[in-house]
Amino acid sequence: MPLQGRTKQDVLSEFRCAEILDAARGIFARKGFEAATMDDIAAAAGVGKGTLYLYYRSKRDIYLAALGGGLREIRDRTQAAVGAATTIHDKIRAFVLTKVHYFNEHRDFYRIYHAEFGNLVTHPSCLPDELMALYLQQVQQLEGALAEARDQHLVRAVDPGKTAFAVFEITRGLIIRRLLDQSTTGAEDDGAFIVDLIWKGIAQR
Amino acid sequence: MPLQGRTKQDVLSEFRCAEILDAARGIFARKGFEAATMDDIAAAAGVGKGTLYLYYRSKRDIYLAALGGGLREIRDRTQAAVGAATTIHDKIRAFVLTKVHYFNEHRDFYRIYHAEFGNLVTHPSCLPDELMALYLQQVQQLEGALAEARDQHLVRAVDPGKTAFAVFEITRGLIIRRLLDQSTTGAEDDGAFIVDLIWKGIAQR
DNA sequence: TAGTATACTGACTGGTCGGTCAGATCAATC
DNA sequence: GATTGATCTGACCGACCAGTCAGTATACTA
Repeated sequence: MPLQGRTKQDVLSEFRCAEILDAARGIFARKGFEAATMDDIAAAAGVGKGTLYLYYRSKRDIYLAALGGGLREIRDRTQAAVGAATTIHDKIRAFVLTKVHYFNEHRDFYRIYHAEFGNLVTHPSCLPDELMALYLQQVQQLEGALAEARDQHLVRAVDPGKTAFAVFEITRGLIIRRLLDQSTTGAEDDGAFIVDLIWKGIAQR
Repeated sequence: MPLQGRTKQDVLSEFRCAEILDAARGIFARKGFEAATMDDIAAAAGVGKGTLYLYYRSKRDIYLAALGGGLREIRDRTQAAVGAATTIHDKIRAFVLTKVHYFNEHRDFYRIYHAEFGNLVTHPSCLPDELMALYLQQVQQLEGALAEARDQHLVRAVDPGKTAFAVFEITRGLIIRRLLDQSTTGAEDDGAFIVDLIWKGIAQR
């Protein structure tokens, strides 16, 4: 019984948590944090409002869990993809495409992610350090790769921090543009455009 | 008396409106739309809460007025600066620098602007058409200039819409980065970095 | 000075929503 | 079928806040 933890409780608990988070992501994505109500989330999850408080301490708790889960996943995917690529050109490509694809598959999450980090400037300090770190880690790996490439004269002598951030932001921007225009072109094309523009922008010669 | 309108009332009204908008910008910038209260704004403006409703119909009305005023100003400045520049390189430069400077001077406005248009994806339809148009006009002028330059083979055959949006987003990103890091470098340097990166990215050859 | 119009105020209202908790329901065990 | 404990529920509470309006203050006129 204690072989792999208390199955009954744990399995149920995990299932409910996932169910609640999934419902919450949909509601937060559609309405934003403030306008989303606990009644909405409870209804979407198909449970009573009180049940939410058996699994999460507050509305904010649910929100942070929904945000953190996706952040961890995209951080891991990006690290894996960038790590697997060998040349700096392919690393940039991997960075951009991983994001474009992930957000294409998880639009609900993207809306939350975007609303939150879009508002970093407005409300700087209200996120836990762990989530801020996850956010910043996304750019840092690319920054490291760019610094290395610059030192080896594989690219021009650009500021790696600014350049990594620029790639990050163009990617973000084109994802938004697609969501606004309901995408004239495919995700692949947008990715290729960014890689091409940046590569020409930083290449030697 | 009716020579240039009812002076007494109009002058007072205009003064109060400006006073309220100014206070509102500060509050909205610090707290965001939802968390800002009418009591906050009234206190900051040094008037009673009821007075706010003599000049604006609702909280949202104040917010839209604060947003629209700044948007019109930055649209006009950008159009003037880009229009005055002759070469495409200088147009890009004018576009970027106008924004970086304007936002550097009007940080309160930037926070509101950014929170609002950052959230476009999340809440697409809740802005009046006029403000959406103002927002989009910013990019369109640059887009037109880029299309022309491409047709004259002054730059590579890039998609002008995507490229204009990319410039727009990198600019946005670096402004945010400066606000987060409390700016390692000056506004001029950031502007120069963007122009350089993009120019190399789209130049012929 | 009385009368009137204009500008302003802040206590109050109605509605909303996060969070609580007394009790219902279900499952397992004897 | 009775007992117990774990799970779930939704009516309720208190805090909060946009918007209102009866009343005050100020300025202007006769």
